[in-house]
Amino acid sequence: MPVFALVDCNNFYASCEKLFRPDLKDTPVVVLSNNDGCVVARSREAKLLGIKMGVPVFQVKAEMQRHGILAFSSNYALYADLSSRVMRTLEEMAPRVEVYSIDEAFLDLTGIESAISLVEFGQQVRERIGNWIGITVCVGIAPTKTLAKLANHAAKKYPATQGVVDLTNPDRQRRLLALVPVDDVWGVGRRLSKRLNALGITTALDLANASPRAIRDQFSVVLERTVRELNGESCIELEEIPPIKKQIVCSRSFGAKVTHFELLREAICEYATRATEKLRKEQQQAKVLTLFIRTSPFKDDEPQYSNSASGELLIPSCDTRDFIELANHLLKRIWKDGFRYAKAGVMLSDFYNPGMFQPGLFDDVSTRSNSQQLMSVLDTINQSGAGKVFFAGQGTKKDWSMKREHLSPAYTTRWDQLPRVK
DNA sequence: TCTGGGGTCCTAGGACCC
DNA sequence: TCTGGGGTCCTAGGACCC
Repeated sequence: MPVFALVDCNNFYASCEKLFRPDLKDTPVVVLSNNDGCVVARSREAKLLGIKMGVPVFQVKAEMQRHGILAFSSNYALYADLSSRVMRTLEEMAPRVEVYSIDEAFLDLTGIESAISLVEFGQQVRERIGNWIGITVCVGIAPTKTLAKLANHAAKKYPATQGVVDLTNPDRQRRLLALVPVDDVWGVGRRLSKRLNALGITTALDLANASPRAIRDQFSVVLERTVRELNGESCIELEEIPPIKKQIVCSRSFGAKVTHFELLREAICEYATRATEKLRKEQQQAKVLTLFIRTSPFKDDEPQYSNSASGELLIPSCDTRDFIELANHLLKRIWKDGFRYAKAGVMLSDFYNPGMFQPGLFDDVSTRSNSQQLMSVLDTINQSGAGKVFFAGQGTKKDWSMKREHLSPAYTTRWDQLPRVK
């Protein structure tokens, strides 16, 4: 029988912010989305005060002031660095690790039970990550990923578990499932839970007891898998090596609404540049770029406009210049005067491994002669920390760039922002 | 004034082919 | 009056995840 563990960092972004601010130990803290728009993470204290996940900040500003809740802009340099430390530690402890998200990993613990009890192993993981990195994690252990998720859920919810729940025992599985609302099950979102509730399926146990065949007919094979997984039949494997990406997106809401073509053009040049950098990091080439621009859907008293356009290169590329050119061309096609634009984005798709593309017999496939060298020099300079090189089209003022008014220092990734001890 | 960003998978339906 | 069947590919939309 396979054994999976799900290790999940508690209140990850908020915990990262507190790590270098011991003075905030018991202070309620929230972390905001890009543009300081929504609450995307809450410390334990902030959760207890009833601040909801995902609320727009302006709706809870008064409440936050009243309770002395501190807000931070999101600081991905910090979170990504601490995340990689957590993941490296896990990789030292378990034979196979799947980094599932910035704050979660699945481990394959099959067979380790002969050497150490699963709960004891979970406690060791907790201790080591707590001691070495200063982040608290919870561990859920079960024969399927879906059950491991639920076990983790329970480990977080019930303090008596001391942060580790072993759900390998079927009786224990059933007892927990009966307590869990169906929408807390991995793979069941708002829409599905509504439809399931209408069928009288309200707990995870109800779903586990449903007929897989009937669920497949009425819903989909995805939910059928969930049913099986809840019954201890492992259908979702551990993915140690992340699959190759099929698309790369770079999109942002603007810090201030954009009304001039030239400013929007700068922004999409910047996004095309970022997206192409990611593409090179994946060692892929892309053929298609999709551009979208839109006004704010929350402003129902303002004229609305939203549009997108796709364009294709003759041959796949990872040269920033090709995609800036294409994005500019597409923007001219969909730009309309007289709107207050709130967001734009660039998406790359139709990927090829370098050298794998078969051009048509009569295609003009002449390429830029210095492409590879130029891009690699660009990437090297920009990643060295020594300075930045960029394309003129990205602009220098960046009036559209996002708002980050409560940003903490990049404590662990920049020499000039190291924490100081007085 | 102020409402995130980046992904994946599945399904239904239409276009097209023989 | 009567108008097939089977297959593939693509796209848009819907659902989910963090």
